[in-house]
Amino acid sequence: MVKAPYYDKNGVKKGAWSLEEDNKLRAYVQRYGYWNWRELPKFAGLSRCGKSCRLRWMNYLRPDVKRGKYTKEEDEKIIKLHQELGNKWSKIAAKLPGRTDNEIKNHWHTHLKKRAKENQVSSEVKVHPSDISQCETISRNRDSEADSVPANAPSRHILESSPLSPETSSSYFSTLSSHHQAPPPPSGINQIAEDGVASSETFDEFIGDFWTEPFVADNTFFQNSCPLSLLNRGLISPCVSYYDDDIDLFYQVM
DNA sequence: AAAATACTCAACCGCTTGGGT
DNA sequence: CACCCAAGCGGTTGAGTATTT
Repeated sequence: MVKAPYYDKNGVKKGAWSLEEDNKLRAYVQRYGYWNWRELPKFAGLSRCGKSCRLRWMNYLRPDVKRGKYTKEEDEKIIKLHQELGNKWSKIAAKLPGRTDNEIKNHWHTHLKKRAKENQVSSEVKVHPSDISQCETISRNRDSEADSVPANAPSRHILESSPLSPETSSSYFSTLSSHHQAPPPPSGINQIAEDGVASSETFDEFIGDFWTEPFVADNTFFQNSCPLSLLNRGLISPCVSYYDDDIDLFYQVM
């Protein structure tokens, strides 16, 4: 279904992701966060470009990504949002917890576009001219709602594009915290059991040697160069605290 | 049963945006 | 103000799978 893996002329791997790569990326991001996507693959032991890693994480590995069939409600919501927002897939995705922009975009083109067209045709037949002005009023109200976002609202990165957007973050953190009820697994990698991508068995197997075998080379690099020094200097602390201190802060705010 | 066609979706590519200097 | 760079976004591609002929 996906392009077969291959290496480009720069030695960067492209195409389908292997389970091992998924595990490496997942483990790294869950441990350290994504402090810099461009540099991340080096430290995570991946021969991918940062862009590819980011995409894989956002669309597939993120713990809060909901997979599987769309419900009727989701379909209708997407159609409605698409009427309002157009092809602003990331904005639409922000209103559908657990769904990614890429997934919604695909779903739209394969399922919903046709249906929306049919709906439009049938509604055009049904809609009485006097109804149009009402629709316009509603539409204007929606616009003004959108415009009424406070000037001091968080930046675009948080509002639109954060993997922990307001609607998804609560479930994400609650999932994390629910795991904290049980004896915490080592190194804060506690999301895998719920993740359909890798079975707990395969991950246990993987995690057993994660910090030793596959990473030996990378760990050496890791220890000798940037991350630890960055950590010591506090340069990448946001992502470390992301899973520890910031969760406490998050709960305090809640 | 085989070939053709349609469907699906992960991944890539190029452009835009926004922050930093 | 101009430039650079990382991140994000949306369009497109391509290959596996399902369905039809």
